Amino acid sequence: MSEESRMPLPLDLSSKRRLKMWIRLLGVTRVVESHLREYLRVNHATTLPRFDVMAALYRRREGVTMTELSRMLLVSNGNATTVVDRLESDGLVRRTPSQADRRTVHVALTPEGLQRFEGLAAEHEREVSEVFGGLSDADLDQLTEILKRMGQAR
Amino acid sequence: MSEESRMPLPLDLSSKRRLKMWIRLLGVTRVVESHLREYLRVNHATTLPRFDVMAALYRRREGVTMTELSRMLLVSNGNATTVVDRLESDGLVRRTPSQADRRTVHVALTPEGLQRFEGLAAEHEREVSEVFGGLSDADLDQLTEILKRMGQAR
DNA sequence: AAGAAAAACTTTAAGCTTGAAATTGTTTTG
DNA sequence: CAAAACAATTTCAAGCTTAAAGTTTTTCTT
Repeated sequence: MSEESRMPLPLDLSSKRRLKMWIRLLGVTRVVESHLREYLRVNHATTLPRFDVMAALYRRREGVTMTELSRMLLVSNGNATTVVDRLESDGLVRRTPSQADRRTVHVALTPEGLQRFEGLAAEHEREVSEVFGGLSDADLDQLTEILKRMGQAR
Repeated sequence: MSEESRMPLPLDLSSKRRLKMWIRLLGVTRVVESHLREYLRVNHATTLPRFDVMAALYRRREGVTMTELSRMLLVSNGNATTVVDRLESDGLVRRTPSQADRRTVHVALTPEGLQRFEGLAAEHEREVSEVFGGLSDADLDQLTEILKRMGQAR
């Protein structure tokens, strides 16, 4: 709510603790991410960005515009373009020009893309679950709760 | 301890919960990371990889080898090479061939690099602290605890 | 000590990523 | 309605990232 304080906050003990937490968070995320990349590369000859695009298109089966896609994935629009280019040339994704607005393009999985993703997704879920196998249900609850709060705070 | 179960685990409810948690975790990390990238770019005309390298060299003031550096940062050795190349050509970092082992190179901050980093680090800490300002001390404790556990589990 | 294996680092090719500029199309506004 | 503003997408240049191949040096093995 408050729109105050663009002033630099003073550095204190808690700022040090937050920094350490962030470094730890980043470390864990990177390790897991690179494990998943490796997994996709070795076992499925694909990459995380490709997987992410396919997952977004799977969630929105009817198709999305390029702008929607790049917002869903938190990547630049130029980036979305190149990943979709490659998936398209592999026949996993299809671009359809919109009739209503000739600036926009709809992107959707092809039947082949859909089938491919369904296999991939199951394996991916298994792998993620294994990576985080050490976490109890209570951990999961706490973590989810805190992450939600972080997400809101921006 | 247990070296069992290379068998694919069955998918169950908790695997779905772990997956959701991971997606959330990745989302939060990406948002924060891109915020920090933007911050470094706009206010300090630098990038996160450069910052990371300088931070690692600041922690090990006496200098490190290229291999140590790439392990500290969880990046490939080739990647370390190119980032160090650029920092070196900007005069922020110096390579010194080792006398003991002519294969290895020691990398360290130059006096200019050190000075530059000290300014950067303070601002960076402030920024991180602000981003996570919404977290209570209790949140921080819980999160740190869980992240530690994740880090051990690998 | 000679040859094989290992280690440290760089180079290379391919793909990812970004912000900014360019292109094409739509909407607003004077 | 013409011009300006805005919007969706692609292109571009630069930098990041990786795995794999290549170079040079050291260590191990016999």
